[in-house]
Amino acid sequence: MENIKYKQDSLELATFAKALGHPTRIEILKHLDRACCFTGDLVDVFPIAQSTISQHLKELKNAGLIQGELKPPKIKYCINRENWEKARVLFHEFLK
Amino acid sequence: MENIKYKQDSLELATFAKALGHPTRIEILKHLDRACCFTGDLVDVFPIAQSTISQHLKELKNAGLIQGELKPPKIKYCINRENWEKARVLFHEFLK
DNA sequence: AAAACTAATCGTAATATTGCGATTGATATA
DNA sequence: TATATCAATCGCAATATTACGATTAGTTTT
Repeated sequence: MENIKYKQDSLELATFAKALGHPTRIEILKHLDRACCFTGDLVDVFPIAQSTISQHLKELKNAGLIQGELKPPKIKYCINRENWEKARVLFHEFLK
Repeated sequence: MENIKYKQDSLELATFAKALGHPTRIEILKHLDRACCFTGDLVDVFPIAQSTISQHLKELKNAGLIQGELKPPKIKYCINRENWEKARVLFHEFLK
């Protein structure tokens, strides 16, 4: 997958899509889209382990869809609006 | 993942997103969006094995994004417009 | 300084994905 | 009928994903 030359747009779209490719991450994003929240809030909402939530957050962060702001001793997660818009445009262009 | 109760929309969106989560599948879909084509056409375009192309087509078909029409001895693949529209609406609602 | 709290990371296991070459099955042509 | 063509499937290997409990790291509070 790394040795093939893909178009930049295809790569970015696939990266966003991959991050969206799990229902837990979709629902995490729906939560964050309504309001920023702490990891603990999500752990209370979903019936899965804290470490698993943390992994999903890490993937969403790596894809650029969310960002974490330190509010010691917690971390407040929010949608990364800049990349959210980027994703919106890419999906819109692709699916039109 | 199967024993958790997800919202139907989240599941459908994640299924579409997962299918879009690979750059080769994105580019296959871009091709098909321009015009239906045969497996062989795609094999000529991408520097990957025929069996691998076939697997990607299978995943796109399982996700409902494409469909195959028998034109012996070939198979003509096209975008499944009904589900494409479904995906368009789901992504649009989600990313708005 | 010690205890409590939050969230990331580690280690592990089970499963899924990605990719290949080889084979198979189905249809068309010689 | 034999052969050629096309595309799916098989078998395999390497890697990635998903999930968990346990541990760690960083802050805060006592």
